[in-house]
Amino acid sequence: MEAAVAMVREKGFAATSVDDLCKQAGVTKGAFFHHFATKEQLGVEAARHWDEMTSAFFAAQAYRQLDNPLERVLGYIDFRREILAGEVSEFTCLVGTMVQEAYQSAPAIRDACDVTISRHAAVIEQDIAAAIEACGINPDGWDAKGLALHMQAVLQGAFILAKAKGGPEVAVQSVDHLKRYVSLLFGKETVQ
Amino acid sequence: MEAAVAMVREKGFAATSVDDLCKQAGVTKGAFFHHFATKEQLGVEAARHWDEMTSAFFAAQAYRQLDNPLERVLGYIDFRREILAGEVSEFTCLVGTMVQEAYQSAPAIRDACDVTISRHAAVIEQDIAAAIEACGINPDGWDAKGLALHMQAVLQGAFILAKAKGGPEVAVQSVDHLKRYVSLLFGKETVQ
DNA sequence: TGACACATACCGACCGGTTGGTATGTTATT
DNA sequence: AATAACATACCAACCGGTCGGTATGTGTCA
Repeated sequence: MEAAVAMVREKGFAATSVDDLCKQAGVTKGAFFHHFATKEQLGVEAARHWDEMTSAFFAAQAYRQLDNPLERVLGYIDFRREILAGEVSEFTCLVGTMVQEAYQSAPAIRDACDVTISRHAAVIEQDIAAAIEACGINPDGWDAKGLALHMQAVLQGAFILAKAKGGPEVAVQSVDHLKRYVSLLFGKETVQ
Repeated sequence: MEAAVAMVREKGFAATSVDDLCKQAGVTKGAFFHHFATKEQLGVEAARHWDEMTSAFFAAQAYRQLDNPLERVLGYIDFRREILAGEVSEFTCLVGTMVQEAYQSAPAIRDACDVTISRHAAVIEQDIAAAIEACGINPDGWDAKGLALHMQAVLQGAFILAKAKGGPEVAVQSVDHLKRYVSLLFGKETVQ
């Protein structure tokens, strides 16, 4: 499972062969097809594994303990900015990569990726909704769910630009813009 | 070339086989390898072709004729929102799709995708820079180039979410957020 | 004008290797 | 003994890429 996540993040789903994957994971092909009916099934379960991994990862971070919901939202953005470091394949998103290739040819994978993204966004949506209430603002033309998904869009897009430019710098810049936007929405004057 | 663009947007680069591509384009494999040294070379030239196509496409739009630079920027966002319709593979970006798969395994393709994105962003950067001057604002912690790239990130990310959710609605929402952000940056109170 | 040399465009059979997947074991656990 | 967990060997289809050959110019010189 971990080998699958690593290889797909590096080369994409189609370019990840079952043979290579087995070699990387130190198992045989027989063992692979004992646990996964098809390669597509692996993709589905990799997305689910990624969901569990990342859910636990983000839930364990310090910003989640903040009392102020807006600070949890901004803390999330800060944290996502912090982890934009090292090799591109180490900070980019598995499901964002997979869904690009599989959205039409493998509906099961697409669904699994959608679930992963939506579940992740739902956590932030809760904080945004609480922040809207706590700050007493009146969203005009947007809501908590839409903003949470927009935040995911910015991150996914930042990953693509980071891949195109070969480093995290451009992604960091984009996440800064995202933080500035959310701060403006909630009426905070100073951003940095 | 057009067949390549269509197939890669639908299935991704790795899943697009030379045989299928030739069948779709109505040419023989011999003809293909007469014009392209390798499949990777096709990817590079597809990115260049996409660059030329989209450059001409956006340059020909009405919003480009507006005198006010800020209105050109917002007009660009409006237009990008307008074209988010129909099948997902019809409004998503070729180079955003390709670079996800090729950024590590095919540096030549990555470079070509980077050039395409950067050239596209550079046009908007000009308008943003002019808008900063015209509006007399003083950017704090950001500049025209970074904002232009951020706008591309939002669009690319919106495409990923559209792929995950199987339709343009979520992308439209994200582009709305982008317009709201740019409007806020330039001190416009009313967004819609 | 016609013969020759050469270049470009193209064809499709073919190649070695790889692909996802299967069939048939063998071993460990309950 | 039964079942799950693996391993090994193998398959047909497909992969990117090559190859010898052909058709169609195009420029050159007697």
